[in-house]
Amino acid sequence: MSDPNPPPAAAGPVPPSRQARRGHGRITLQDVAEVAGVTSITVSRYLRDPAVVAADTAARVRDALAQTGYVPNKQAGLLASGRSNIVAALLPNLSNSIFAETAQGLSDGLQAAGFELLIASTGYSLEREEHQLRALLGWHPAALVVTGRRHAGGALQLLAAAQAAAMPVIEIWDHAGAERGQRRYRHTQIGFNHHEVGRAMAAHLMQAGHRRLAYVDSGVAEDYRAHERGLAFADAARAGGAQVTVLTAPAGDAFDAGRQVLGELAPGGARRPTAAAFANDHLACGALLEAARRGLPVPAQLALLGFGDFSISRQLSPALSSVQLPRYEIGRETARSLLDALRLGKPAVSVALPWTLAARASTAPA
Amino acid sequence: MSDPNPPPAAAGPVPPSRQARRGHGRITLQDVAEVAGVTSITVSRYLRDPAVVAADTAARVRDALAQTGYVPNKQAGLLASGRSNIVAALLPNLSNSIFAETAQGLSDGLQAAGFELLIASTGYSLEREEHQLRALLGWHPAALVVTGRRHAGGALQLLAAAQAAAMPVIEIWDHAGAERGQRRYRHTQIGFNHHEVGRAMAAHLMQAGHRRLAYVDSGVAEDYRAHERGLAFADAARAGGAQVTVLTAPAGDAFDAGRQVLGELAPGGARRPTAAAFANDHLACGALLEAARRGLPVPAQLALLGFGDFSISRQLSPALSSVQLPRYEIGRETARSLLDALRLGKPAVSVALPWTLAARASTAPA
DNA sequence: TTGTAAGCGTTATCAA
DNA sequence: TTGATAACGCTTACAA
Repeated sequence: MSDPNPPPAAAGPVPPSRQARRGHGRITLQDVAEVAGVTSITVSRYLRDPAVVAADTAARVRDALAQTGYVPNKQAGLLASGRSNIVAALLPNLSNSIFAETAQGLSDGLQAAGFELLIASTGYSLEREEHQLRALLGWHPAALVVTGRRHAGGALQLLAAAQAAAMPVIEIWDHAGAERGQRRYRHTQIGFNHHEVGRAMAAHLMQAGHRRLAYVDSGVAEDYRAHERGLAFADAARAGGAQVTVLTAPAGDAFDAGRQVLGELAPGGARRPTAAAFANDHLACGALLEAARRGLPVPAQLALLGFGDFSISRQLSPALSSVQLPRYEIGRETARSLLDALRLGKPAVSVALPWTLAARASTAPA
Repeated sequence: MSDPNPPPAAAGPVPPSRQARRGHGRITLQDVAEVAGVTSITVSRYLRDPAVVAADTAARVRDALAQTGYVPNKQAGLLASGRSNIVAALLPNLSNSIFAETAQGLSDGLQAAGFELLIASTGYSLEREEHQLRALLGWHPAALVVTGRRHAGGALQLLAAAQAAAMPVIEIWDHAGAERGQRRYRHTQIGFNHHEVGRAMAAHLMQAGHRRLAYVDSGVAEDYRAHERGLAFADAARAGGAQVTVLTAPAGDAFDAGRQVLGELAPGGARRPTAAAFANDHLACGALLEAARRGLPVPAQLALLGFGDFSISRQLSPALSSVQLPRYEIGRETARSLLDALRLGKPAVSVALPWTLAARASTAPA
């Protein structure tokens, strides 16, 4: 099966009359118009809605378009119309399937409506977020999507200004109540409450009978959502009469980090935790695999609970209990909300999306 | 896509004199200039290179910039300059860490040089690739990066036209020799040769003493690179006197697919393969886990070899042998090559990047 | 149904 | 060192 599609005679873009232009000799509306024997505005109209030009004109324009291989210049179009069909999104990263799925949801929803998605990643750094935000704003997007509710000072200003200029701004992957003081703006949030999740994780382990718990926090210092879950986990555990230790995973490969952390969880002694919750599934899987290697029975000696429900998690044995997140739905719902705001003028409203704790063998009660 | 309700134009942070403009009341160079008491071109110059304006002018402009919160309009800038600092890239997907790392490499290399990266994903579909390519070209990028050397007819035309217009085009993740016939354009390729990898995979298993081999191909019909590796694997195996079976993994979750496939590899019988190579590590891991579940000893009864060396692979036991790929380097090298082409005018040249077969326990000889 | 004129916000070019 | 003016390629507004 070699190249099934031999390129048809690409009769090199037809370069019409105009020669010495400042531009790069690309085919413009003007060029197409000359070929079709009309003016550029007619071609422009045909492109927007073929029905508004006369049938025979339309035919000529269609031919000219095909003949020239015209590609509209978005810079010019957006500049002239003053409105942009760009939605800019800032995510911590894309290599992680978590945010990649959210990006996919956004893309699916927006593309169908003719909007373009411009994505930048921050690597969890607030500083980079501010920098990227500034760069994205240069495209003059119609709306803004940022991750989480914590931003650098400069970013906050930019967001506030955007908001003030009637640009919809949505914070995703979080859904928190109002915070006291400091805030001079209030954005729409589409996500879930990390405190709730942290509490639910603790409750799940306590229901399975555990009274000595550990939370293994993310090694990414800026992942405040993981820290929040940890705080809520610890609070709920203590409120329920359990002991809690909070550890921080080392940086680097998350599986390796999880393995290392197991060393701190596993050593004998009466005060050793009997159950551990993790900031993400990779850490938990690392610990699970290391426990298997050491012959430490899970969940009998140590119950393990992840977060994120990555695809590997239910494949291991024992299968890892984890929190299933509306990864894709966050993106999809955000797109929906944005489209309502941009086209119908409905102000975007905050939405708490559902998550579930999938109880599997790694936390099964004795 | 009609837009009956354009977003209401609200006043930006510091709305200077000019009122009834067609635009959206955003701060422009003009506005900054008025505040600074100069003309817009001076501000523009300051932005390009602060050293070319007088020191006291520079100070006034700097203040005005800060005071107004000016954000340059990229549409206008790119349109006026005629040159774009955009590199457009088309990748099969981003949720897969494979291509996400390549994207990261591209981004790292380009951003440092002041270029913007515009990414679109094709979902392995040539049709979507063509569509996305058309959309990306609308931004009039300075260069184009596409994945692989197979493209739909229309896409080939677009690429040829781009090339003809002196736009650098690089095909990544592949590095094949010239193909017979049909091709009237030749793009730069930065990647590795999938035939070589396929042959090496077969050689590795044969060196470990196996004579009945299987290749488990990707369930993604459009992943021709996986198919190519399979063909080369089979050829090399037969040339080496081994038997080969080629299976195709079912669609859906790759771990599950790998588990399912094991059912076809495992049943007893004298002609059962003793070693299997997979189109990717997720499939191989699924098979590895399923073998463990069934008590089928790996590699004693069945050796398993993956492709891609995903982070989970070396964590399992036995650790999965796999092919380590220059994921990040492909992006980085492509960026380097593009920068040379765009700034120094050096034509981009094809590069075969090194890969290695990491031999681990899952293919250890008896 | 089609065309003319003006303008979007920036940069290139040339002049002062 | 700074400014005036004309592009860049398209769309809006209005006229025919």
